[in-house]
Amino acid sequence: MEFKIEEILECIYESLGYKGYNIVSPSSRVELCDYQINTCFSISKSFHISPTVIGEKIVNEIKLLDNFNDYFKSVEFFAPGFINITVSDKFICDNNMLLINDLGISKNNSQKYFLDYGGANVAKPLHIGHIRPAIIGESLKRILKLKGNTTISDVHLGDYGLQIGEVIFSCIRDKKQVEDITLEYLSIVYPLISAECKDNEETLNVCKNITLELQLGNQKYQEYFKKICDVSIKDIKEIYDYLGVSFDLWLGESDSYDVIPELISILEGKGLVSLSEGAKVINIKKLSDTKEYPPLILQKSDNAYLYATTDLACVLDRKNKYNPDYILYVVDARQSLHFEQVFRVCEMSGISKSTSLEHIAFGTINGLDGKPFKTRSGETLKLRELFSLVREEFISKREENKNLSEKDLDIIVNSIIKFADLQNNREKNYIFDISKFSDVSGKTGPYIEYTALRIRKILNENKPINDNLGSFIENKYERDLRIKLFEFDKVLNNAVEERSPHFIAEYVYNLCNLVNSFYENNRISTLEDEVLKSSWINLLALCYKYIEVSLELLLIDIPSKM
RNA sequence: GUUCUCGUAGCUCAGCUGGAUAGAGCAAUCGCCUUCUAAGCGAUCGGUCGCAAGUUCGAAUCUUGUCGAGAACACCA
Repeated sequence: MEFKIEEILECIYESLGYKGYNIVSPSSRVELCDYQINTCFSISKSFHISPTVIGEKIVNEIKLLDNFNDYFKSVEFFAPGFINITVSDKFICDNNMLLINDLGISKNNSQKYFLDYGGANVAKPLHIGHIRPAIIGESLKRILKLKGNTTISDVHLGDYGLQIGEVIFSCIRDKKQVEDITLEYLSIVYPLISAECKDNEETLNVCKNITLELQLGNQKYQEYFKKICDVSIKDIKEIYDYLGVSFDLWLGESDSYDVIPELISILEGKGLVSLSEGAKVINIKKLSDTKEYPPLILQKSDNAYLYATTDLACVLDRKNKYNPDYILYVVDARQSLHFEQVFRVCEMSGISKSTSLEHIAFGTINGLDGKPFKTRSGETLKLRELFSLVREEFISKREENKNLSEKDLDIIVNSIIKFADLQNNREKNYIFDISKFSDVSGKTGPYIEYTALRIRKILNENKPINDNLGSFIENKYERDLRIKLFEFDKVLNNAVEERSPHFIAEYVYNLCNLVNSFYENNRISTLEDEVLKSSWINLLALCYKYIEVSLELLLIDIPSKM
């Protein structure tokens, strides 16, 4: 909508010689106006004229426009330098088509994004720490697609590091045959061996050696490795399915191993690799650095490869196979140094040339004490446990909830968890409060779903016949709603630029709030004016679409009833 | 120790590239169901944006300092 107003004002700015200052912003004082102009101050600075003089001059020119009343209800100057714009109802109605056609979404980008957002570890079941990358990554993927980009997603399993060596060691020590390995066994054994290795250096060394042997292709270890992956991936897939999170590629660290020789020859060819304490390292310091950067370790002194090596090889592989414009790594903020190291080596060696690498960092999930979340018994909460906790809590809220179908319950549980998470700014840590997560009133997933169901009921009883929104506006509830719909594309742009879905969550909540106000104050069923009735039904049908599309971006479905 | 991130209402969080009187939800108090789902709508209460300087017409937002919390810092991922 802002750009429509800018179009109208362009000739004025041009004639006054203020080209480039024609910027219309959303209103920060909704009770005063719909839109505002704040650029009088910057014009003032450049031209050394008082902002009041400039503002009044612009306002006067706007008022002289031939079709002023078609566009504006009022345009006022406010000291010391604001211009407040209230658009006319006619202008809103004249631009209906903007809303109806593709919900006003401009497909203004068409780039290729590669998203890396799984990071599941095959040695252990998915737990609370895996929820953010999954839903933030999936949400970003959907947002980018809606704006016209192409996306490729990769789960990038953690499948070839020390943790696998540790699990294989346990299997052999427990005399487990390959075919006897089960999910239950894996979930018990990993915490045990992981703890043991922290205390017992001897065991740790054996595990490290198994990891190295595995990487070198040891037949027996490979068999264990494959079985562990099979068992684990089946479970991981089930959980991602439950969350509605999907991937185009199910690759892991192990898939990058074939590329490592090519990687090393490129890096050595550029003269970047040096030996330090027996390990092959790359010095990533720059002259402009103000802080210390440890070198990236390419190959350990025992010849095994590390996380950084596979990540580098992986960049090379993705470049070769897909050549994306961007690679987004949706990974915990605590790994920012790791990515800084990897990205620097990519830049120094040129292997990422013309592809932007971005670490889409997110904060950790903490408990009520502000420390990383643990269950009461001090363990990490598994995702399946989270789902059932929330489900039980939701059912306990109301007697009738027991009668909901399994499918609807799953949809609602998903909405509770996802909306609670995605409404936060992704970069910050946040406190995981199970009672907050399960809350169903206020700013929550169920609130949005409830709103959608209220509208759906009306639409089922009054089928919209056409798209027409009507060429007049009856009251402020209708007006507020219509203005809100124009905002959607801008919200999407923000979400893309900031790589953060919380803009969408904020928007759909506010939209639902307006829809509920409209609902409470405008009763459609008893309306006698058929023209108005039809117009309102169409408006609600349109709002439903906006809610549906927004929710889809947040990986939330609408249940059949609540 | 060095570096990075964060500090906004009792609690949990928004605040878009510096704009006008800093916004939501929860909690608390109150009002609204013979009428399309009250998991709703409306109202009240609640703030020295950690603190102190600086930049400028204007700072929660930018800079510096300071206090507090968290995280990362060479062969784990």
